Order: sequence, then structure tokens, then C-alpha cells
Amino acid sequence: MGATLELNTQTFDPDTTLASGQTFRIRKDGSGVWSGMVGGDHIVAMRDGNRVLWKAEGSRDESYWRQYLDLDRDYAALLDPNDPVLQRAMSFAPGMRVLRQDPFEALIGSIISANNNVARIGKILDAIADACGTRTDHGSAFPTPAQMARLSEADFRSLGAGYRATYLEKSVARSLDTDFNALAALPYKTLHHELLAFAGVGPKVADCVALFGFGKTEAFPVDVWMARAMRQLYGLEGTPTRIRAMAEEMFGAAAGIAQQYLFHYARAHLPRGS
DNA sequence: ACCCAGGATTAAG
DNA sequence: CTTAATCATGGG
Repeated sequence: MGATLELNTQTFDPDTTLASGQTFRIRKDGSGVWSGMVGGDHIVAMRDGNRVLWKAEGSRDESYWRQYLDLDRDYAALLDPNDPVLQRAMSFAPGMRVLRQDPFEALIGSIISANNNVARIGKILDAIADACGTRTDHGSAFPTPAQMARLSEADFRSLGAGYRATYLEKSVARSLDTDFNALAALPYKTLHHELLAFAGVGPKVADCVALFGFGKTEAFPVDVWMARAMRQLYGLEGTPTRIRAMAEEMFGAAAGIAQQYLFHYARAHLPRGS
């Protein structure tokens, strides 16, 4: 089927969206063109001035990609216009979207992301897809739970997953018995609790899966960068759990959107050591 | 050689 | 409920 979306950098900026640590199998080549696999579909994103072209080949149609890029949500209307920190973070990355990805793919990617860097996360995910995913003309589709279940802990380890290989094997096995559509129907709090039952999924990873895989905008993943951002930009103190609770009161149902803009702003402006 | 990377798990206080 | 040690691997 496939689809082509003609957008602009105000509604979708690939350079900020695709480089902001939400997804790991889409990369920019030497000429500035983004390409990669999303599920079993191959996508290309090109920018010419303020015009953006999103081209997808595969089974997903235009309505799927509109949801994937979260195009029908007005971020400015959801976030406090009187919060100067938030407004600064938003104007720093206009057109950055919070992606709505496949739940299982987001789960696996988020498990691998723990104590890891973006480049290596993508490399491991590609290796897993090449090892058990369906081959296409442009790359390997991300595997289904059943396909991934054919790999052992030793396989995951040899593919570079390191100590996360144990988590992957257990969480894939649990995924075989999981109805992801049923999980999607749960409210955020309940979903977060259910996700913690997967191996390798702690509070932060559960929030990533809830936000990027299930579209729960109340989720507020707190990693080292978000702890840094909330401390230096808002003067907050305390543990990640405490910071997450305060963010819930500050940003409400749009916490996840705020988180993505603050995360991106912090990585670009705040020093790594503090 | 040392440190870090979108942390989670386990054991112990 | 809180804190420290440990967990592979590649790149700076």
C-alpha cells in the first residue's frame, strides 16, 4: 500500500523528532535524508527548506502514519503558555513530535535502552531484526513476538545485547502470552503497573513504553537527563520517583509531551557533569 | 586505563 | 522504603 505525506517543519521536523531518542532504527545519511524500518515498512523522510516529505512503503496507510507522527494533536494547546521554561524548550524544537510506535517494538527497544547509548541501541535492534525478522527489499522488518521467541538468551548476547539478553528472553516469552490490545485499553497507572512485570522494565522504561508505545501522554520517563533538567531548569530536588510525582502535578495529562521537549532541550544546553 | 550511555535487579541496611 | 554493587559493550 504505502503512503506519502507532504508536511512542513512546523508540523513535523524530522531532524529533531528522529534524533531525540524515541526511536532507534531510523538514521540520517550523508545527504541529510532519514531512512529506516518502522515495523515492516520502510520509510524515508526528506526536508527541503521548510517542506518535509514522509514516504512509506509497506502495509501501513496514511491514517496509520498520521497517528505514528501524532499529527492530529496540538501541543501548544496542551502545555502551559505561562511556563517560561517549557515555552523556551518548545520554541527550541518546533515541529518535534512524540511518536506513537508499536507497543512490542517500543518494549524491546526500551529494554535495550537501559544504561546504553543511542547508536548501540539501534545497532542491537538491527541485529535482532536481521536475525529473526522478515526480510524486505530495504531491510529487515522488526520481528513479531513469535519470531523473536526463536532466539535464545545466548543469541541475544551474541547480537550485542550484553546482560540485557536475559531480560529480552523473559520479556519475549511473556509477550507471547500478552494481549497488547487489552493493555492499550488500560488507564495509564494500571498500564504502568502491568509493564513493570516484564523483565528489564523498571519505572523509567515502563514510562517510555507507556508513552512511545501506547500513547499515554501522562507518562513522564525520568532518566539522568530529565533529573538534570528538572533540577537545573525548575530547581527541583529528590529522587527520580519524587521528580516524576512532581512532574505529574505540574504538567498533568500532557506530562509526556513536556518531557520530550525538556529532554531534548536539556541534552542540547545542559552540561553532562551536573 | 577510565568514564559514560534515555537503568534494572538484587541484596542488604 | 531507601541505598550500593553489579551488570556487557563500544566509543570518547
